[in-house]
Amino acid sequence: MIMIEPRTDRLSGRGELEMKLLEDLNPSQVEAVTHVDGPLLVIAGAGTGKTRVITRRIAYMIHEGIAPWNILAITFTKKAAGEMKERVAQLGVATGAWVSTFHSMCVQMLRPFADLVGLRASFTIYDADDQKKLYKQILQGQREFDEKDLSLVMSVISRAKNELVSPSLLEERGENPAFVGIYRAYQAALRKANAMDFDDLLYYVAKLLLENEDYRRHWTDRFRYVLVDEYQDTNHAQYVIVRELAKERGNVCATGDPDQAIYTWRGADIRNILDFEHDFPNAKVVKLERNYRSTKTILRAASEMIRNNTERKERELYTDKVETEPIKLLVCRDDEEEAEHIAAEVLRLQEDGVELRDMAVFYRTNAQSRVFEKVFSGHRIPYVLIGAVGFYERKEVKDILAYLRVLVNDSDNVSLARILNVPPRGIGNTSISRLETWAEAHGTSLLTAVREAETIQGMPARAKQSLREFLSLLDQLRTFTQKPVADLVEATIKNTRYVEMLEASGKPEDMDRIDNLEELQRAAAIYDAANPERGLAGFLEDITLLSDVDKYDENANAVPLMTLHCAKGLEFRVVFLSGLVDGLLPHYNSMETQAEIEEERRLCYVGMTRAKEKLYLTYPLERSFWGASRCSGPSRFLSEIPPDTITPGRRVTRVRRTSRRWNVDGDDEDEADRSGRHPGERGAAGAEPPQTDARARTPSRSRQVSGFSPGERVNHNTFGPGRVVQLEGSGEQAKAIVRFDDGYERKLMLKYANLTKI
DNA sequence: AGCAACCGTGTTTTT
DNA sequence: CACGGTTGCT
Repeated sequence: MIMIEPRTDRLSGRGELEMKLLEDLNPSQVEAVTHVDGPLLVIAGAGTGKTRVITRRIAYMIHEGIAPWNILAITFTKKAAGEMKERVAQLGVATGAWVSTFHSMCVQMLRPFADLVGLRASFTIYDADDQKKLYKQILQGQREFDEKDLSLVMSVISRAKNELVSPSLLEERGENPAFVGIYRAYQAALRKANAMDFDDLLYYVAKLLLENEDYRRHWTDRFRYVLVDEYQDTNHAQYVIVRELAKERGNVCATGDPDQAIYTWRGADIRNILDFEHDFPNAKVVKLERNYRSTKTILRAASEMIRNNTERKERELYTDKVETEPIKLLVCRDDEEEAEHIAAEVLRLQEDGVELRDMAVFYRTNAQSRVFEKVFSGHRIPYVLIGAVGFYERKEVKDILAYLRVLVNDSDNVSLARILNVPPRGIGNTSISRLETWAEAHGTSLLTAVREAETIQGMPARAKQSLREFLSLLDQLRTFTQKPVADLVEATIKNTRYVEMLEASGKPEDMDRIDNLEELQRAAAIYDAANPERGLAGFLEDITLLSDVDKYDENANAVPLMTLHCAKGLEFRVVFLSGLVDGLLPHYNSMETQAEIEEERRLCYVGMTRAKEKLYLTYPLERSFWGASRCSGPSRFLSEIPPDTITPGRRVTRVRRTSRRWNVDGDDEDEADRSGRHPGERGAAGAEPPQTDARARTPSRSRQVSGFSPGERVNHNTFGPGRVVQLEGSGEQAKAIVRFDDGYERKLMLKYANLTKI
C-alpha cells in the first residue's frame, strides 16, 4: 500500500493539490467535499455532479491526512466502485480506500469470521437460481404451500431477512407458521451447504455488528470514515450496517436523491434518507441542484413530471445550458414499428456523427428487448444487451461453474446435485434422490453420500460405477485448483467432455453454448491477469456478485439496450425511452397504490434524466404479447410533461387504417407525424391523458369509470369481493378505496381495476 | 434410465 | 410465443 503524503505546504493557504481538488466545483460541491468530520447528507439531484463530489471528497480526505485504509465508500455497482477508485487515483493522491458494493463488502467482512455465523470461510454465495432450487426441495417436504407459492414464499422470507427479522421473531409476530417453518428449513439447508444467499450477506454482517462487540470494534477501528452512495435505495439491513459502523465517530456521508428511489420493491426504505438528520444528529445537509448533464428542455420536462409525486420534498434543479431542442415523441403502430423508428433514428444520428455508444435504448421490462434485438440485427446495428439473461446464468456456464464450486466447497449440495449427471453419465433422478435421502438421514453432505455410494442399499451397479468415475473426475480437477483459474476452467470443460455432449446433440443452439464456454475461458483468463492473488474463490465470488451493469463495456461500439433500473447512474447523449404505455410504464403490477405509481414515475424520471442532449419518447399503439395483440393508451406520465417541451417525431409514421382515429388532423391518414399528437395539445385540460383507444375499444371500461358509490359491494379479479369505502377523482383519474374481505384496503384506479358490482 | 412429445404457465424491476 | 417441467413410452 502506498503511503499518504503529508499535507503540502509549498503554497500558502490552500496547497496546490488542494486547489486542484476544489477546481471547477460550485459552492455547494465545495461545501460537500470539504466537510470531512461529522455526518453529512448530500441530496444530489440527477446530473448534479455527485460522483465528482464523492471522488473529490475521498481525495480531499486523504490529502487532509486521513489514511486511505480508514475510508470506506459503498457504491451501488462494482462498476461505479471501479470508476471511483480510478478517478481518485487520477487526482494524484494515494489510493487504498475500500470502495465496494454492500454485497462484496459483506463477503469480505464475513470470510474471516465465517465461524461466528456457523459457516466455514469457503462458503458459497447462492444466486437466485440456486435459491430457487433449495426452496423447491423444501416446499416438496411440506403440505401448506405448493410450488406455485414459490415466489411468494421467497419474497416474504427475503423481506424478513432485509428487515433483520429472524425465524423466531417472525413467529412472535404471528406470521403464518408455515412461512416460519420454511424459513427455518431454508436457513438450515443453506447452513448444511455452507452457503449464503444475497440477503444473508447483509443479514449476518448487520447482526454481528449489532450483537458482537469485538466484531464491531474490529471494523469500526478500520473504517473511520464511511461514505454511502444511492442512500435512497438502501434497505433496513444496509441502514443498520452503516449506522453501526458510523455511530461512534459520526463520520458518515450519505449521498442520494429521493426522486430516484426505485428499489422499494426489494425492501429499500426511503425513510433511511428522509430520517438521516434524525439518525445522525447535527448532520450537515448539502443540496446539489445545479445540473450539468441535460439541456434545459429535458430538465424542465423531467422536473415537471416528477412534481406530480405527492410524497416529495419540493426541489428545483437548474442548468445554465442553453440548448433547447425539444423532446421528440414518436407514436408508432406497434412495438415492432417502434423499434424500427428507433433503429432508423439511430442510423440517422450515427451519420450525423453520434457514436453508437453515446445512445441508449431504455425499457421497463426485459421482455421488451426482444423486438429491439430483432430489428437492430436486421439493420446490422451493433447493440449490447445489458442484463436480461445474464451470461453467468446460462445453463452451460452454470454447469461448469458448479464443478468449480464443488471443488471449493464440498458441502455445496445444490451445485453437486446439478452436475452429478451432467453430462449424462447414467445417474438418474432416482439415484440422486436416493443419495440425497441418505445424506439427510446421516446428517452429512451429498458429496459424502456419493463417496459412500457403495454401501447404500438399492443403488444400481451402473450408478455406482458412474459415481466412482465422477469422484475420480473431481480428483483430477482438484489438482488444478491452485493453478490459474483459466486452466481449471479449460480442464473442467475438457475432462467432463461437455463440448462433446453439445456437439453430439446437433441442435443449433448448442453451438452457441460452445461459444459461451469459450467466452467463459476468456473471462477466466482476464480474471487471472487482473487478480493474480485472489484465486478460484475470488473468481466465483465476482461472478455471483457482479451486477449486469458491471459487465457493460462503455467503449464498445454498440448501442446499449437496458431496463430503466439498469440505467440508473448512467448518462448518454441520446436516450430513447420506449414503451411509454399505461400498463408498461407504469406497469400493470405496480399501479394499484399511489406509492406504486409514484415509484413508477420516479423510474420514468430516472430514464429521462439520463439524457444529455436528445431525448426520444416512444409509444406503440398496440403491443403483441403471448401471440395476441393488445391495445393500450399512452402512459399517463406523458400527459404530465409540459406540451411545449415536446414535438412529434419528424419521421413519417405510417399508421394502419384501423388506427386511423389517431389521426386527429384527419387530412392525411398515412402521415402520423401529424397523428403524433402529443399530450399538451389539449391545453389546460391536459391533466387528462390524451384520448386513448382504450376508451374507444373497450367501452365496457369507460362505463365503469363512474357509477360506483360508497358502501357498494364490488368484486375484483385479484382481490375478490369487497366494499367501496370512498371515491375520488373523476374521468380517467377516478379512483376508489375498497375494503376487501381479506381485511386490506386498497386504492384502485377504476380505469384499470375492472371492478364489477355484486 | 433416457428421450420425446406435450402441456401449461408466465412478464416487472435485481444485488 | 417460448420456455420449462411433467408425462409416458422405449
